[in-house]
Amino acid sequence: MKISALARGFATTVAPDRQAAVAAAQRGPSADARPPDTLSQNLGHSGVRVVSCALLLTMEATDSLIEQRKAKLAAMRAKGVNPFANKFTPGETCAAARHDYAEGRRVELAGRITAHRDMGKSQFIDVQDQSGRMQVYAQKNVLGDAAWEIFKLLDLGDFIGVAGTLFTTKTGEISVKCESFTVLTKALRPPPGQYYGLEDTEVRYRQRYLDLMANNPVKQVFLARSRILHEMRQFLHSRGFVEVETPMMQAIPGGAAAQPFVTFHNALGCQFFLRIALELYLKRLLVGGIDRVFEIGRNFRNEGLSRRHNPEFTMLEAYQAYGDYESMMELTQSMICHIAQRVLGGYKIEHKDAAGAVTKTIDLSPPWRRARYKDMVREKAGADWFDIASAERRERAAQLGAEIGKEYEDFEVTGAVFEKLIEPTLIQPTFVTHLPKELVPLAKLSSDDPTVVEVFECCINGQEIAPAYTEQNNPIEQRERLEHQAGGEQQKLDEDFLMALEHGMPPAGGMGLGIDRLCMMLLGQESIRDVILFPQMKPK
RNA sequence: GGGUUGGUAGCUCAGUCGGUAGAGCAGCGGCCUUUUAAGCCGUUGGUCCCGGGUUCGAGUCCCGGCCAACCCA
Repeated sequence: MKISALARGFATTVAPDRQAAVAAAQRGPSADARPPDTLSQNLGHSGVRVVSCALLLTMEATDSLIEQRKAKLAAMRAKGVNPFANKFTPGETCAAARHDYAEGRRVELAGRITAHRDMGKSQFIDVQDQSGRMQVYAQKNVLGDAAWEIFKLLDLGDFIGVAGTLFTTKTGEISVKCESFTVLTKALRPPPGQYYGLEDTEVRYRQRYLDLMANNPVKQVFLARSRILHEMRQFLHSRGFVEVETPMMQAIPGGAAAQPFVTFHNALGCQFFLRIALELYLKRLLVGGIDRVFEIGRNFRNEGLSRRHNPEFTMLEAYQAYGDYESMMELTQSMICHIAQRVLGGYKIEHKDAAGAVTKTIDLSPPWRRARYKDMVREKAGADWFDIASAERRERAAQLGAEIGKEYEDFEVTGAVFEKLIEPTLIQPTFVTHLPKELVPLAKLSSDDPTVVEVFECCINGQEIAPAYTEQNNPIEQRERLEHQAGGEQQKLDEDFLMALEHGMPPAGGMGLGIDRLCMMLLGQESIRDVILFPQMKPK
């Protein structure tokens, strides 16, 4: 089987018991079995051709690192090895092999070579797969001369498959004694250095694969992000929520106040906007009878970039018929606690600086603090804050250090004070409730105070992570609020959404959660770019 | 949009007063069959981000630009 596999250029296993196969390949495969463009080009039909390839290697190797690797690639082909094998199926992962250690147990592993220590007639290499690393010990007298020559053509960054037996070295490291190996991928470029890793932020973000390769903590962050999303879905499914997908291209971008991206559909001949929120389509589904519904998806906002803002970011929005903002508070707290417990194994999260010193500790132990918006503002800006004249309020806000725009209305002045002076201090989870109605045009008024709405903003880590409210389902009031918000720009009014409400939407609680910010909080990352695999960068 | 800092070998970084471009690791050659940031000997490798300017001479000084990080708006 091995011979025919070799001849077709499939997985090329090199081992002492298969030296005959290698030799056969060096002599050249039969004409009908030759691959169209690979082996046959480099395979000599005599030993002379092979020797000349080896000479090429030594003579031209100094050209550049890439040229050196290409020369090794050619040398492999000359020896009958396909440096890009089509298939190799590892029997287990490196971590599993380590976990189920038994002296002498045979294993088959595959991964990237991340380190090597050359001892002359033996070599230690580190092979890394997603699960972790395994040291492989290769010896010339075990592999045989032909395979050994090929083994020496391997570089850092190459992928190989390894078969051998587990043992423990003198220094106590679990390792694989290599009996045979398969070249899976020849890397033509050198990987970033192992010891220092990859530090250049620009390269890390633009070529994230190098970051993942060189910086294991970075990889762990993104693996954890995946688990966070998984647990979130599990939790919501367990509560009977249905996951849906709604349009990203929308004729009228609604559900939030933000600048949209514009795009154009050629066949329809009209302009579309990338969505800025999920809200209005999910509410249409409440009208349609999907009582518990959620979507996890990308939103796009045409705004500046910063440590906390990426133009595309991921939101969860969940809507629950017959719920209100109180039920969403319970849902939010339970869900985040569930995620923390399952992904992090506890409620306490330490954020550290570059030197490893703990900068803050977030404690998610329930129940979370609840506080009314106005009370928090009074506490910070004076008990009489809401009783004084507008001019005085502006003056006081400026004194406190809040930035006040000239056109700001009263509620916006208060909002600036909250955002600038209060929100950043809310490191521990806090539900801020009863916001002024002007701030949230899609929520229902509070039954005991008509100037506020039934709303909370869940703040953790000094950032608003999840707003939620008792959804407005009165189509007449909703129209008034949206018209006021649109400020006379008729084309911004989503008439189809209003018509849906006129068909009757059940009373419901709704919640939105910024997934990227949640990940920052849970994973101790201070920049949104460190929880987004490919953050937006200006094209070079 | 403004400010600060940075961009030098594949990676991490030095580079003095303006005077032939440096180190460690990686690579290449040699020795080495239980090493692990292996070791020892030798050695290759540069659009100093880009474009102008000053100067006999610019990685270094000046002007403009690009990209990034951080802070501010």
